[in-house]
Amino acid sequence: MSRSAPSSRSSGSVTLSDVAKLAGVSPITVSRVLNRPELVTPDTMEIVRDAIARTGYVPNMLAGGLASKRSRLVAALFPTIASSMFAETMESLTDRLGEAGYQVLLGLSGYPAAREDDLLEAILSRRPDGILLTGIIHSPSTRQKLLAAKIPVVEIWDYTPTPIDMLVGFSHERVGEAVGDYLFGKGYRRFAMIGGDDDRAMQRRNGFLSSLARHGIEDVPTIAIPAPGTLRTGRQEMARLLDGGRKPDAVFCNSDALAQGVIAEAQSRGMSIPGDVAVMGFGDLDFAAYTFPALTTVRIDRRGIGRIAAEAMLARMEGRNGL
Amino acid sequence: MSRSAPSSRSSGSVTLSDVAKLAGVSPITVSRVLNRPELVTPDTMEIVRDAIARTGYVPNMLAGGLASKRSRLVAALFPTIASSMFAETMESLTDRLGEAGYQVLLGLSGYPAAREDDLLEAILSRRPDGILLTGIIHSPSTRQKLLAAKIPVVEIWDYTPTPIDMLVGFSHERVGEAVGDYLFGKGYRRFAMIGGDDDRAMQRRNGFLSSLARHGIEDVPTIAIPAPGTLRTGRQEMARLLDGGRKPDAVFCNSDALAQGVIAEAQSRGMSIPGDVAVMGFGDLDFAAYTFPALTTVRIDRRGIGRIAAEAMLARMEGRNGL
DNA sequence: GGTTGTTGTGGTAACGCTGTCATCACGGTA
DNA sequence: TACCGTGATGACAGCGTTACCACAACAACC
Repeated sequence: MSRSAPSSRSSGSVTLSDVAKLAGVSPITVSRVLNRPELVTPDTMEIVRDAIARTGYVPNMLAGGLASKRSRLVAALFPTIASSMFAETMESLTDRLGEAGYQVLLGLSGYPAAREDDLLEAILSRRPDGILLTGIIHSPSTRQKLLAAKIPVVEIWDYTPTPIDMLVGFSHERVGEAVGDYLFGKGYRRFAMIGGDDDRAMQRRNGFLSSLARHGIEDVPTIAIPAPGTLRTGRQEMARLLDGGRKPDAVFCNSDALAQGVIAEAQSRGMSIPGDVAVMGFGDLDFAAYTFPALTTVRIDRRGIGRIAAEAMLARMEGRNGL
Repeated sequence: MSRSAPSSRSSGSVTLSDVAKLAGVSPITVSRVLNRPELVTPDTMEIVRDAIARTGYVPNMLAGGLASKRSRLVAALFPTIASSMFAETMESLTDRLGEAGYQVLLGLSGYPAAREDDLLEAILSRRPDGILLTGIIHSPSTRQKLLAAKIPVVEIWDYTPTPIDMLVGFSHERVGEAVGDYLFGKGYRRFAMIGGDDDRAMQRRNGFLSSLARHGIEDVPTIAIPAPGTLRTGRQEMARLLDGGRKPDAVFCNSDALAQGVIAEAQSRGMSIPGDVAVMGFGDLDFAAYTFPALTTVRIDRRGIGRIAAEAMLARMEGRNGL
């Protein structure tokens, strides 16, 4: 029963050649059955398929990627996925790319993106066919590595006129302005803001404040807390605000989790929402409208961003024109 | 300036040999500087490090993995990461494995795990050094593929006396029983349950019902909705329950999102929580205690599961004994 | 001074696959 | 009959790295 002794380095698992031998064809034909079936006659295909099934062959994409220079891997860097903001974007990205035969490697860069550079180095060594980054602020070394890698890059969740390559996002400053205009238009006059301290949160703050300044409102307490904001910190900061003698009639929170905390604190003090104080959230809970009281929030198409980013990247990877 | 023409297949990017040539050493020495620095003299190391920096060399783990049979990749399969339950487990897993030099490939199998088998096939072709699966229910074909792959497998978020390999989780049936006992002990007698229809949710339901049955309570309306449950569906189902003439004094929800929906519906009808109706959640919001009114819930150490799973897998992958 | 480690380095041959080009069989055309 | 084009298959080499073993230099021992 013993076969010719395999090399000492062989893994012992079934290879393309084993399948080829069993099917009575050359290895390259087996490869074509798997990757370019249109080049093979139906008869050959059936024989090979049968041999694959009988051997339990599992392709080795490390070898395939090395030979073809296509890893069919896409890397996605997010600060965190514990917030449903990024988690849903990641999900729709993974779904869409999965349909096209790509898999997604998750990199968590943290807040602030301290590890982004090291992480990128590790990720590039896997030779991904594309990279997705959250945000537009990257270190010079990160930018340089990305350019040197010569692969499609999609930046998401922010806006800049000068992306590295492709961009799917929106302007956080404009969101802040829109919220300021909206709340002012509703008749509110005593504002406060509670938000994270990351780049995008600060941009929303800037937009919010400049909108209010245009309407003649200058004295707006703003609280910056370390990202990511949670219900707990929202509640704490609202307590501090109220204990400090501030009586805002509208609070803009930089995430819906913070907003829920603010509401909880206000309610526990017997304040009515939005009668005594209006609370505005930002984008991370799709069920804001179903809470009681309903939470006004800025709706972001989180899955849409992932889907569009995936399409843009696929277009580029498959030689079409991209975004 | 022109160098000797590279082969038409070469990618043109910097390789280990290029670095070796520049440093005046053999390729294998460069490899050792990167992977086994303890085998190289400080002098050689410095020369090589310098050459690496000057060339901008990025290792190719496809080639390295092929040669060494170690991909330094771990795959993790979750039904979804849009719930903070699995997202946090995924985060702590990624963090811990990242420290040890491994990266994590995310696979989303969906509810129910329809795609698990195909996904696994695609994932195994990347030759991961380990696999993490959510839950203990897998198709025979999945089990067989996992065993054939001969790599460490960790199943999480559930309990069975017969795991495929290693297991980090807890019994959902026992959770259900504990909730039943707890609520009965608090004096509640008219129960209802709203939960997802996935395996684990059903186990919690069974435990809950059998506990109540032991206490002589039989007529418990239970509503199963497609996973994952959301605040919206929780609110809808609570409305149906109340409109149907049921007046439960305690509702066990199979997720905290559902629980929040139930609370919202009750409050919008002027009911007090927990005066008119007590609401019990399950494990996905770590800030349940900070909502108003505070939500009673079953606390699960989501990050702990990821961390322990990572440790167990590392132990096995690095030749230690595992769990 | 010969033998025995020990330490650092290198040569060679894989790892399992695919790009490239060659070959072969076949039918249609001149 | 000779020629050509087309479609299916195969031979060969190479992708960039690491395992394995060999070897040289040097120190330590009796």
